Amino acid sequence: MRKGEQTRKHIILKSAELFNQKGYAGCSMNDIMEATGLQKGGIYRNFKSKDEIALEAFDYAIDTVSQHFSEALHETNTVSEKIGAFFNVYEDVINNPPIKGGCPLLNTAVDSDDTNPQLREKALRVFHTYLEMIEEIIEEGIQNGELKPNIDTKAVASFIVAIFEGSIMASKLERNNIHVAYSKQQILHYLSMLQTDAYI
Amino acid sequence: MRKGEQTRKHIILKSAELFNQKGYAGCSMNDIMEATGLQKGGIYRNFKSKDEIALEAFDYAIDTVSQHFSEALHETNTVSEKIGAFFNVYEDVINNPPIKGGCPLLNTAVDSDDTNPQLREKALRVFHTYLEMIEEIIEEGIQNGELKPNIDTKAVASFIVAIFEGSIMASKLERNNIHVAYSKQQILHYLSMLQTDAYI
DNA sequence: TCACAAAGAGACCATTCAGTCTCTTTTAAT
DNA sequence: ATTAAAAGAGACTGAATGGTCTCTTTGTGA
Repeated sequence: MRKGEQTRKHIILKSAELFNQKGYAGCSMNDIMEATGLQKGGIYRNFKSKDEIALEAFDYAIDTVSQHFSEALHETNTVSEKIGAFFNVYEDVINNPPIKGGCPLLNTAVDSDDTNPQLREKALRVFHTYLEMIEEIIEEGIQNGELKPNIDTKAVASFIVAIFEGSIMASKLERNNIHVAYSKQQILHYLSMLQTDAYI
Repeated sequence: MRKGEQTRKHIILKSAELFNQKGYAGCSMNDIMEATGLQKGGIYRNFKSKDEIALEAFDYAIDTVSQHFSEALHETNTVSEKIGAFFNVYEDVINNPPIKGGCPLLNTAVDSDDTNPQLREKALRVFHTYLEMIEEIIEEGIQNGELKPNIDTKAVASFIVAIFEGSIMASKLERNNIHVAYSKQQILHYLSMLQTDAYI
């Protein structure tokens, strides 16, 4: 790997954490210089603007989280196991988040929805991806007889994503993992009520 | 009312909307000058720093939302009606939010949790207030026989606040009220399953 | 209506901002 | 070891930042 490419990745990695903690406006090029140990020249040789860094950093942050999701989903079978797996990724969001600063979708959505169209667009795509993943899990559960057939898939998927992001917000704010744990427990309880009799 | 006090309130009102949309770092004194139609002198006569404005603006934003909650809760009787009332306040978050920019608790929590200790502290207090409100509603429901007695009150309250904030985030991001509606529908469905037989 | 206090305008300040450019150093292929 | 290209340092720019201060205008109680 070329030296430049290494540096590029290093900048992305460090600034992904920074942007995820401080937001776009709250993170300066100086912050990035400090975090990477590089001067202006080293950074602007690899990126043409702060915007470009932020956009790539968001992609990287999402990739990182997605990898954690993939691993967590390994060898899960039931719908409850799969939904539970998502929460497990953030079960220690305070001390061991998949990426520093918490959930990049949540942070970027709130940060950008009224201010940064490009970032918002990216967050929106990720949101839809997450929705679709959950929808598929639910549909699969219906089809294999695990869940009752009269479920409003889209509504339940939206519900689950909302709970997920909301509980991360709560835990981050209070610096206490309990809210993610509570939400996991409650949504699993809810899902158990949507199971067919054969699965109870 | 003294002229100065009027101006103070005007500044708070306008900057509450700005901070709620753009965040603390994303909102400049220049933005506030434009929004209020005042020059530096007029603003700094009434406030000693941007920080002071932001803190008071947050209080104002929360007060505004709280008033909407109070109104919505008027003449509600059952637990479902009360919880539904909270969601009703944000049912048209896209075109008719209680305050421009969406939920100030959500926005401020995400904006400040890693950056602004004073704002975080304020958001944290509001979060606890909300939790307590929901806990009381649930406990009341248990006591009057509406809800089953074996409910983990704290867990359900945390769950409801998470859903509430998460669904607002989703609707704001997608600019579509449907996610708040979905979450309201689903949480009411869940609550109906926690009702005693007498209430079904 | 007067007089004084309150309110606000806006020039000004140091600092920080994102971004540019040149010149030096490092890398890597030969 | 040589050399050309790639990478990076860091001084510099102009604009924007939060904040100050003085001077003028406006409001208001007597």
